[in-house]
Amino acid sequence: MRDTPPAGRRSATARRPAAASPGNKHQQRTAATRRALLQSARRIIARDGFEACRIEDIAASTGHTRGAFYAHFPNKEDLFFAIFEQEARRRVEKIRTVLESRTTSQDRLAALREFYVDRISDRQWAMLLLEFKLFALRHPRLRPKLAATHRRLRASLRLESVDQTCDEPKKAALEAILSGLSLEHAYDPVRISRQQATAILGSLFDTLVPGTCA
Amino acid sequence: MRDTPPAGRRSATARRPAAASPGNKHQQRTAATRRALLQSARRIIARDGFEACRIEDIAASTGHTRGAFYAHFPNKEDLFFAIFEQEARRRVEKIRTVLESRTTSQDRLAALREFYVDRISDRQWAMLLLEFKLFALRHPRLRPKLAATHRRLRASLRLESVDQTCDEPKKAALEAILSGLSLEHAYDPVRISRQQATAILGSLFDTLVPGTCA
Amino acid sequence: MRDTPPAGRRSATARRPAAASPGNKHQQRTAATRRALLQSARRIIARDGFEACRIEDIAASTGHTRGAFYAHFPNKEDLFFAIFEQEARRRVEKIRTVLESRTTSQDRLAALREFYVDRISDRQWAMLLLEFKLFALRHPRLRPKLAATHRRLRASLRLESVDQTCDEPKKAALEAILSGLSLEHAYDPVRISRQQATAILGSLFDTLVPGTCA
Amino acid sequence: MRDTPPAGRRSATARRPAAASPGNKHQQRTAATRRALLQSARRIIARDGFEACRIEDIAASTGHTRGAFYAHFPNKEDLFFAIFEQEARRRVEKIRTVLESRTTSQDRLAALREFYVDRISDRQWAMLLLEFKLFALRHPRLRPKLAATHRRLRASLRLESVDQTCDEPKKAALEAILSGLSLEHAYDPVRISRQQATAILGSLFDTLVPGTCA
DNA sequence: AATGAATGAGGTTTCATTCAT
DNA sequence: TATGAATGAAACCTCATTCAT
Repeated sequence: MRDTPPAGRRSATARRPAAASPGNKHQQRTAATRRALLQSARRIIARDGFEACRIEDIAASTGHTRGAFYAHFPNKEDLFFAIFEQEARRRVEKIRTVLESRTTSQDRLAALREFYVDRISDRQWAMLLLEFKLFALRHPRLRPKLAATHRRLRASLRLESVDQTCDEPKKAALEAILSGLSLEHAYDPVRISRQQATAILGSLFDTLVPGTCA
Repeated sequence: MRDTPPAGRRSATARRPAAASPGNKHQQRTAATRRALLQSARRIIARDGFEACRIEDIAASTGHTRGAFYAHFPNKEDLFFAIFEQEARRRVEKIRTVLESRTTSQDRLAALREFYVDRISDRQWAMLLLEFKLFALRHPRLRPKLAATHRRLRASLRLESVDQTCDEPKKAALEAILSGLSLEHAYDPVRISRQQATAILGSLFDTLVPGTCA
Repeated sequence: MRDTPPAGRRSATARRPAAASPGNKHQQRTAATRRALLQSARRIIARDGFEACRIEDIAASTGHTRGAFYAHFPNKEDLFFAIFEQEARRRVEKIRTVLESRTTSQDRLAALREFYVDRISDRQWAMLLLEFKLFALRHPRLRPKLAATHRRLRASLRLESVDQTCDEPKKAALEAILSGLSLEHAYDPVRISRQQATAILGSLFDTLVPGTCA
Repeated sequence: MRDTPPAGRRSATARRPAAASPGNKHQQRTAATRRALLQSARRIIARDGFEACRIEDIAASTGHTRGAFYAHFPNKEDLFFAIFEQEARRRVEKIRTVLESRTTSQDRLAALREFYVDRISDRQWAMLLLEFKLFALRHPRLRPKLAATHRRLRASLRLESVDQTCDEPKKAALEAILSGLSLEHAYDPVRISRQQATAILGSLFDTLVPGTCA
């Protein structure tokens, strides 16, 4: 495909900030539709890949038609980013919450390790991350936007417990390792089972993040 | 048109076993074209992804038209597999050759480590492998075919030097780590430079393959 | 792309049973478009042949584009069958209606004869029937489907007035003769004019269907 | 397809009048190739239809490649006409020979009847004739050429035995009936068996050609 | 907000034909 | 004479997107 030249941001109708306001019945249904679309999209993009997935499939799996999709998202690409933001943020929140409940640095590191290792079970997110990276890699036009988003996310997750002992490349490596193992396990679960992946993930975490177990 | 009798009646052209015979001018040109198409395909598939890449681009980048492509490959998918086989085999041969030139088990392990770590520089192959796995994952119909190919390749690379000390899941993990790091580095080379990736790759190799450094 | 799960996952659009409900404006336009496409298709398939005719021509002659065609028919072949069913049924209804208005067996036979002979003027249908048979002949895969349709149609036209005196092969022969004469007349109207064809058709009807004139 | 605008008669290489001269080895092989191509073409065109049949299939079924085809025929269309001429002529010769061996007018008529009825067994020729007529009908540009050929053929078969009693439209009708029955029998041999077709053919011959049986 | 008909660009594939050998 | 690689013009079909309702 290669970077489709602009094509013009279209008359996006819907961008309500998804206010926490429950609103009236109408607004509630609208929000529900949007939520359903996002959920279906996650599943189907993870399953088919972003390029190959069809908007019709996403809409249909929520019981709606294409029109509903375009009432909520200006185009396929924006949906992609919406998912990315939402899901990444969700995970950041979660780990932050978990960490805040721990008191000692040791505890926090243990929690972090557990959180990391458990991500092997979240295949959907692994596939989505893969798709995002591939997409970004192949659409240079979007690199800045994506990079900014990423920076923002990482900034919001400043973890003293780790940042003292684990530099950025190592964190990147941990992400990369997780991504690689997730795909490998998905591709050939006989060759590398979840247990095995989990074990390796743990041991590599320990290798790269000093002071974990010793 | 005719009802395609099951097993395909359009016996694809181009199935000479690529005989080592240099042959006449005709055969030489044929082989050259095929080689050129494969090379272009590798580059373009790695760049754009398999689904997104266009046969026209592959052909054009060799100075030919789509028709030339179809004179050599029955369809896009078969090209994909041809590339996979060829490239995987190429790498297996290489490592085998390297290993055979080493005498002690220690030497062989060192060679293996070097070979492994160096693969971080082969971005094209990393991207192709990623594409293959994603494609296989998403097209269950092809899983058996792909799995068989994979098995064959691995069987042809029975490495005593490693097999004694490194079990299958660990080898899978090493592959997965390499794949993940390659993508991560391609995606954000600032966050993780090649040197950093190389270093991490080495250290993880040592972690997973016992007896390497000690 | 996804491995098309056997039974076709692209659930074609357009399968409302063309409810008699005039419905809203949407439905009206839909029905009108579909009707227009069918009409154009009849004309163009009869003119160019099924294999040779282009969907673009059919769509364009209704003032639409290819896309509109595919919104109404999953593919070229299905259009073909839709036409077949519709037109065949139309003719069956007509003859049935005519026959029901006659009281004596003599009258009915006369009506049948007239109906038969008049079909020489319906060149379009003659050409379509020819195309159907050739297509069926050449695509064994569709034989069962077509045969079933045919049987259904014939069953729905059980004509006591004729069935008593005219066996199946003779009816087949009458069809065949009509088809042959239609083509011959279309091919060389000088050699055999419509009047001549009509006369011959009548006389052969009398020959094959006893008790017609005597 | 529709009348492809001229496109220019190409540098037709081969048009030797297929001289009766046995010639040398070379010439003999050439003639054999041509003969083989014509034979394959008859079979495959009758099977697949002219538009749908592939030159590659024709050539392949003689053990040659496309190139051989183009060494003998300037293009697909010319092959079609070559077949038509040759086959039509062949049949004219045959009936002429048969008729010349009969002495009484009665005998000749009987021979004619037999010849006619037997043609139901020659499905290939029936299908070819059908294809010719459809093609001519759909390519007005060729009508004159085809018509002339037809006239020439008919002139060469001036049959006093019949011409006295059977006018042109009736002869056309007989052809048409044969064509129609052939197709019908091919399409649904259960509905109308060969025996039945034969019987009907005979009886219609008798109806249309007076003085046959009486 | 949602429907779904329609558009139109673009993709894969087929095949008659050409041409260097 | 014959090969077969290559061309290039279609053909069918898909799908993101628009728009009247």
